[in-house]
Amino acid sequence: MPELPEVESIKRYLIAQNIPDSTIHRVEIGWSDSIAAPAADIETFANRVSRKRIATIKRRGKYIVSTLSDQQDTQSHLVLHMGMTGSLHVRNPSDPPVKYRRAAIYLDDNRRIELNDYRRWAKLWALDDPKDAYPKLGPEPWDLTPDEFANRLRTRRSRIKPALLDQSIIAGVGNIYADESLHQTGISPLRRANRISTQRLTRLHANIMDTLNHAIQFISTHPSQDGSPYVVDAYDDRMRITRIPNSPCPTCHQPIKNTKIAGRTAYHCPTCQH
DNA sequence: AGTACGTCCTGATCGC
DNA sequence: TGCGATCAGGACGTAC
Repeated sequence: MPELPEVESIKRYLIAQNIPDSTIHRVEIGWSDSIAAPAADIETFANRVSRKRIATIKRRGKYIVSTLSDQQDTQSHLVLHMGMTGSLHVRNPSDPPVKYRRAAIYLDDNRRIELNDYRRWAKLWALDDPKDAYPKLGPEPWDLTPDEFANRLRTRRSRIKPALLDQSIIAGVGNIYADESLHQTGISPLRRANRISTQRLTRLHANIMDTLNHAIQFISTHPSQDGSPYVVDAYDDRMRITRIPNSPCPTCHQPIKNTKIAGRTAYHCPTCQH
């Protein structure tokens, strides 16, 4: 599932494929629920992005943000969130469509970018201001000092795990990397955020950045067959925690427990994380 | 305000 | 063997 490292890798893939500086010829959207307001219907969306040049591609949290430019150099933005199962694939005319194609962006050089997403949670926005796609999104972990990071969490009374998943507190951390970072820091996901010392929160901050950076490095160097970033289950062979109940803890070899915390599955070692 | 939980969606997996 | 029930999860809406 695309969390920050997967989305960062998708961005790098698009740049490596020289998508910036190409022009969108037309778009095909297969599912109107993919389009977010204000361009809430397919035709409005298509009109807003067609015949625009893709000037830059960036990432913000788990969002891909592309700046578009028209002939008069007026800027607008195409924003994409991959949901849980979304992936992007740059295809040549002779390539068959991806299996669960929800959208296709046709470029002037005859290539196309296809959005593959079998659960249809991916969303597209055509906006003047990209912030309208994520008005409450918090800062990236790298844009916080250790003290700022700790301050954002230590007033929270919720358990630390859902606090890490709250994108308004920190952007980019999802279920998998939250469990990884908490294990690496020796903090139980069940612990209330305001009961964790500043020193431990500082270590958690460093470990989150470390975990995310290692994941970006791994995904970027392990592409899938068509060259797009390896997203689905990419974590299987590089994560500390195997997401199978009672699998051995990498540190103490005691069984890893899975619990539901605020509706999400959390895996943790009751011995190493307290 | 902060926190918790249901909802969307569908392929894979589980249990009878 | 087969079929229905359950699960997974990011972000948002709703409720307390």
